[in-house]
Amino acid sequence: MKILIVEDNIKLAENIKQGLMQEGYAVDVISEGLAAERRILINRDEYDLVILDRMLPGKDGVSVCYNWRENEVTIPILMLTALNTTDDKVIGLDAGADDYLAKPFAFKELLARVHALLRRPKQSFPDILTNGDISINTTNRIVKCKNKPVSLTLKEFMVLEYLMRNVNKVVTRDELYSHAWDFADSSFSNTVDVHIKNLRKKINDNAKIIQTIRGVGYKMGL
Amino acid sequence: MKILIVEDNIKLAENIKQGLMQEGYAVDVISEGLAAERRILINRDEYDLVILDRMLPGKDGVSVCYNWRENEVTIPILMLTALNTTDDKVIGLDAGADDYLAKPFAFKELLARVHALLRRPKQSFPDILTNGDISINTTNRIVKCKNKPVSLTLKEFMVLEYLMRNVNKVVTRDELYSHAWDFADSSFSNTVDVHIKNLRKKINDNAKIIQTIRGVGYKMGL
DNA sequence: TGTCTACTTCATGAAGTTTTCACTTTTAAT
DNA sequence: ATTAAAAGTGAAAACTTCATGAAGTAGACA
Repeated sequence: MKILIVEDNIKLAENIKQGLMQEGYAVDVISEGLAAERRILINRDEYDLVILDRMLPGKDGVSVCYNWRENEVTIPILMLTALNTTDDKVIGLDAGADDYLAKPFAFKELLARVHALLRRPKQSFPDILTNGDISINTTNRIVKCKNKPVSLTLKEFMVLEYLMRNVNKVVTRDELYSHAWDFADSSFSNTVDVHIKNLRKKINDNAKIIQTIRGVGYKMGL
Repeated sequence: MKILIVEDNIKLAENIKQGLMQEGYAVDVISEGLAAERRILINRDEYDLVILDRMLPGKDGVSVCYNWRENEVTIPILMLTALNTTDDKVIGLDAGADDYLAKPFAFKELLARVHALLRRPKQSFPDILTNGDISINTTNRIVKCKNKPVSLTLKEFMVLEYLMRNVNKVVTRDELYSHAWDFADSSFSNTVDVHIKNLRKKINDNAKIIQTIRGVGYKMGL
């Protein structure tokens, strides 16, 4: 397990590095935002985790993080910051960080969070799911079809999202139903069918990206 | 996306539920630890995320969480608590929670963390069974024969799947019937035979990969 | 209060699937 | 070789499933 620390406070960086090395991790430190950005973009598989300070000379942590995620870098990111307001945390997490830790922190807590992040399956979901002509942003719920925005209702979005998270997998009506609706019983209702119909219309599904698997359910795929 | 809130403070639970529902999530609330534990163990795929209070009547959140992880429940867990000491967070994360949020918190932050956790991929194990020239993918239901896709109906697929899961084992008609048909009685019907016939035709079974075991049933094998 | 929107239900027809049935062929035992 | 039981076949009939338009309902919001 190899961890990259991006932190301009050299003393802090060294402390963290020492602690993590004692735990058996390999650790590199980079103190400059742009340099870190480039390093990860060039060599995407070198590190298993990035600990990223929010305040950095040159390019700040949030932009760096955002840029990585834009470029489909999926390495787990733990963001560090001196700021501890809620808005601030939200900005960090929305930029694509997987976790957030406010300074000052106990090393023990950093370690617990590092463990938790490394325990996750690699590759966090990109915020933006794409399939064929269609892309959906699960954060701001913008759906585009051939780069044109399409406005979907809530249920339509949920149905589409579930399909897109299960591309090429056949998904049953019950599955769709139980994921998008509350404690309920889908039997004797064709509401999923109706939403599928409306979805197909809204996304102009001539290419049949949403396929019907007769007797089973639906499948999304090229 | 469906979320389970396990929280005994009904008012708080309802508030969170409302907020999350406005964001388009389907939300259920359970206020008792043991009940939640059972629900998830019984139905592992229903929810995409659990928001778990640490303090619960009956069985506390940490034990519940620990027990789920012991039983290979992989759903992302966001733990809530009134305690905000570092040790406390560590206990939560080490019990297998993926994230930790101290009360009181801003809804916005909860939401950001929920987004971050849901961005993680589900592990799906594509299940491909192969025998001779034939392979079936039970995830996307694609069947190939000599690498050419073959389209099967529901019953045909279920019969073939059962045979392929029991390669080289003799399978009775009754077994096939009860696997592919609900509550039914196979006697006096040759519908299994007919499906076998159609299957053989569709997969071009010159090599006799589906053998008839006279007086008993069928067997699949090279 | 009415109006709007999202969602659900219902009725329908068309397309597809499954079952049945009468018949033929194969098999194994005598 | 004969025979009876078992298995295979093709086609028609019975049944399911799905897409769809339209009507109905519920809740938000002014």
